[in-house]
Amino acid sequence: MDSALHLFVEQGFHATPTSAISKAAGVSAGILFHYFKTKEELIYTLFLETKLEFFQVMMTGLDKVKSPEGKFRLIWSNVWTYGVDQPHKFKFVQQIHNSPFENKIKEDRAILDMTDQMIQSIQVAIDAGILKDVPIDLHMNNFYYLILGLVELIWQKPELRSDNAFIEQAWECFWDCHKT
Amino acid sequence: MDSALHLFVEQGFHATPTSAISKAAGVSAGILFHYFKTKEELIYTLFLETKLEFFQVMMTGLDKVKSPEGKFRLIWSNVWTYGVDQPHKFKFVQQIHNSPFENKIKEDRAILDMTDQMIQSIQVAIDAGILKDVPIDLHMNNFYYLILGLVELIWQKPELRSDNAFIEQAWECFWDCHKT
DNA sequence: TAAATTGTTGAGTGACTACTCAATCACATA
DNA sequence: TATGTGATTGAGTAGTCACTCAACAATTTA
Repeated sequence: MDSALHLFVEQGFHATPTSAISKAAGVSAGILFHYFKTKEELIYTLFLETKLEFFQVMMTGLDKVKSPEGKFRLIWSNVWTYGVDQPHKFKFVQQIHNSPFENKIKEDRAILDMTDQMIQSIQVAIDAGILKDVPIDLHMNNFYYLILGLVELIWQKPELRSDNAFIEQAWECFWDCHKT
Repeated sequence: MDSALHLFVEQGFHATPTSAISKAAGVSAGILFHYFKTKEELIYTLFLETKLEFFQVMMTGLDKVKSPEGKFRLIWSNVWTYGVDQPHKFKFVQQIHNSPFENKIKEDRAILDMTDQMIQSIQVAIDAGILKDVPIDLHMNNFYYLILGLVELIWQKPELRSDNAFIEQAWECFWDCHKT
């Protein structure tokens, strides 16, 4: 799975032959089809696992923070840290986004639950007058894409990762976008 | 080229056989290789054309606006409108972003000029105290990704396109993110 | 009009792909 | 030890792909 993830991110699924995956993993060509009926099933499984992990990391430690701003800051921080530290996994999730797989995935129970959780948190913060009273979808998209931009920037300039002044600036942009 | 664009966006480059492109275009299989040495050259050419058009649309009418906020509002508006009206072209540009092609493209003169223009506009606005004094890269990424999020949202809910109240809200989020 | 140039065709080619299957192997249980 | 069950192998198969090329058509130039 690890070999597959790396190859998929570097070359795309269709450009990655199953033979390359088995070779990189040091196993025979046939064994992939013992565990997965088709290549597509492998991709799908890998994506599901990765996206679940992503959501779990995103929510880590959330119950220990009380203030709404603190919660959003934690999620923001969880996500960009994950993106920076696990570039392959992060890119893979992003790669599937907007592909035919994305629609299948949305039907997965665990992921639907996580999304609901997110929507509710935002709604509470809007009702409390902390976040702008704009459609939740807009908040969600702004939320996700601003972090995506930050992650890509740190990929390009890794020294920014530990530049606290910069991280504060990035947070300020992010928060100004959402807050009332 | 039009057939290729549509197929690439719907299935990805590698999943799109050249035979499918020629079939969709109503021409013979061989003719593609009369105009392009390889499939890769076709993709590259298509990408260059599309990205150039994108940048041009982005800057349309800019000289007729004086205020910095007006300029940014116009660019913002140009880009999301283009994204909403030309989803295939927009997706295609996005699809190449983060792929091996992206690096080649950056060397193209016309595109470098456009990027410079953008950087300078932002710098001027920072110096004038209109935009936050944060790294230009951060502004650029926030700029691009916030619009990307907006475009995807309108793809999902086309009725938002002509919902002026919504557009104003989206602009407010965008502008709060950038302004001092 | 004749010749030269360029545009277009589509069957053909060799390389590569996802996937199969008969055979072997590793290990658990009795 | 004997037997059964799943794990693993890798050569093989049928199909697909990017790309070629000899032939023909259309257009330009002399």
